[in-house]
Amino acid sequence: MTAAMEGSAPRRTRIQQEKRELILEAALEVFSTNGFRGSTIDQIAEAAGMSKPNLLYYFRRKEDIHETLMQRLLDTWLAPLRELDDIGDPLTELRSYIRRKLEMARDFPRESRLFANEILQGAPRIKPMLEGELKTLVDEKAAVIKGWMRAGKIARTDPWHLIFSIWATTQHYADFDVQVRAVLGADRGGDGRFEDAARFLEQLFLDGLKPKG
Amino acid sequence: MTAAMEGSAPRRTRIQQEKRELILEAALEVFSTNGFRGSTIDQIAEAAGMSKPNLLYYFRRKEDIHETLMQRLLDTWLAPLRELDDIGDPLTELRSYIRRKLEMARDFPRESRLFANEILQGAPRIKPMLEGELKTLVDEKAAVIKGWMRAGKIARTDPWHLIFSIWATTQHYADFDVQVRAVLGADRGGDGRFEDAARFLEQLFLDGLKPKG
DNA sequence: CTAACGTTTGTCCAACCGGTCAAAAATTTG
DNA sequence: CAAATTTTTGACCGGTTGGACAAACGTTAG
Repeated sequence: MTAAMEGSAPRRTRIQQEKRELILEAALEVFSTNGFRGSTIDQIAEAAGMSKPNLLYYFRRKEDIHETLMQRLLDTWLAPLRELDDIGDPLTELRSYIRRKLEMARDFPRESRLFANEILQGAPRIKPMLEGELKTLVDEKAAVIKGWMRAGKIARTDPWHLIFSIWATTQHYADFDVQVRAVLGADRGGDGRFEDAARFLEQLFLDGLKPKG
Repeated sequence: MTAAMEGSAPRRTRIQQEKRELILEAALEVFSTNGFRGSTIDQIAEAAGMSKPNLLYYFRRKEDIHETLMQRLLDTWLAPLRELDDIGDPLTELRSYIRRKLEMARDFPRESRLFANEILQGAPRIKPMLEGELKTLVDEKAAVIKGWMRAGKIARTDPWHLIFSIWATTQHYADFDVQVRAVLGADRGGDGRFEDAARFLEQLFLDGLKPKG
């Protein structure tokens, strides 16, 4: 392996790129179900179809895999919030944000669980990013929402807690999937549960629970 | 130690009861922050102020501690839902359920995280209970809520997903506490965040986001 | 007092785990 | 082809972890 220049991405062969992808995919599976400390390099190596020393040739330390995974994750994970924009109708904008977040919980549950695992244990590896990048982004979007409130387009509430509640309700369907399935039972716990959730959440966020009248 | 009779609770000395409590308290602290596999018996023993072999005298296996903790947890954890009753005014009843759940997230965050950890990893040790006891309880309360809807006391929605959304939004403040604090920042992330959350959730669940008009 | 029982500890072990290393195998390059 | 380079593997290592065990210590009842 040729030495990489400081600060630039290391040059990699075709095989290195492919194998690294293979490892990251396997690691996502393993980390998201067992947590960082609960996962072993052997498990990841086996899931990736290679030997442990071979894996360690591509990632020198277990932490490096986790770190790489985390960095990639965060971009895609925050994309829906980044898209929340001031251009459209506020209620429509919020509704589609909720829908996108719910789709991510449906399509990328492992990513959601990986993230949840990290936060649950105190976010030891990404706390700086939460206080920096994430806070900045949320503050920015909270300002947008506040504008909507001042313009009378949506009801006045706390924009930060509004964002929290959207995160919580949507990610719940990925992170607590086992519980959701168990409670809904065999008949209602199937593929339709996400559409039911979408309908429910839309109604909740728009109208709340008070009866019409 | 005298042998316990089959099926009945083992007879225990005063010291055994006290030490077992001490261990469970320490284990709750350790398990909830490191997860099951991420926690060592040594850590728990040290937190409980005793040696590892001594701890193993009271609980023969690490799993036994976790299991005992889990069993106790579930009773207190589901208590608020059990209290949800048909007697009062529906909206008031739901509002106080949300408030109670939020208070539990504030006062028992470790219990919440322990539970979240277990579910996140596929609930390997409590799945039967989810499909049995928990499902029964939720189905029962969903029926109560459905009654309220039929009577026109609250808006018609899916009672199961309503319960999920209450769980998600309230437990979020315990499970994702680090993130909540990070995003709110030093000034708003203090003790007042639970009151802000309570106000926000009340408004969300009652009125939703549509502006009054 | 003393025998029986309950509690605590030091020592030890086998399994596991993250990571190293040198050498073999495969691939690329000239 | 042959040399250089990259990839793969088996063997190994030191540290940790869950748990066993017997001996020491403390307590209590007769």
